[in-house]
Amino acid sequence: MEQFDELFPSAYYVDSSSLLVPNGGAAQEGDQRPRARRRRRRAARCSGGGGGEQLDGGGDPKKRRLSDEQVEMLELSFREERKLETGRKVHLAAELGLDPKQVAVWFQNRRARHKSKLLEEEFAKLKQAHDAAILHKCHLENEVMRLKERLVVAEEELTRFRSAAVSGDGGDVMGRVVCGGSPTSSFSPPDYAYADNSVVEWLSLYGLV
DNA sequence: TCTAATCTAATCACCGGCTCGGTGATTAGCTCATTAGA
Repeated sequence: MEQFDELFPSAYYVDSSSLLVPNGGAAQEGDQRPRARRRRRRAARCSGGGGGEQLDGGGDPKKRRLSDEQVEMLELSFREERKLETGRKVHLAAELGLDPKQVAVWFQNRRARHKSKLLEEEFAKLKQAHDAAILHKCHLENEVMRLKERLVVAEEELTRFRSAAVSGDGGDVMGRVVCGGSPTSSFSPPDYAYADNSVVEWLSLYGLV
């Protein structure tokens, strides 16, 4: 068996196109299907002038679409129950004038495509949530930057106030502070005349005034 | 336990309507798919 695999390593056949399949599903390791057989089949169909029809039990190479009525009935049945028991399959097939195999295949495809659609919807929802989260993060970062800038301004002002208080010269800080105490008395808090109340809020927030 | 039926996932190939998507059909399954009935 191993020798056979070495001679016909179809299981290890890697086709670059396998990386481009829908949903990216076939790119997984160990999922390189033996496509050589399919290629042989296709080649036989193309070159055989009908010889290919003998493959797969002589199936009709022409595909016929199911009628709207048939599809509607199948859809109804699918909505009722996505799995198909034998009895239901036979009954449906007889009712629709189809081969039971066709009904089974229709259900298989319908399940696969339904799942694929659900996955797409789920992906869209997750992407939307992700985008919203990114936007929110940007807003938060902007807010943090703004707050940091205000903090720097507040700290600069505080430094100026402290140096003015230490010097005790009653000097005008930013031209808006009037020292109420006498030069010889102990320091008393200056009387502030802020244009921007937000600075006071920040100072009080940090217990500085 | 064996076996037939059935499943999923991937893919092919046709067809209608404008280059590609929808859909019916086929194939493999690998420490060899799972499941259900005899």
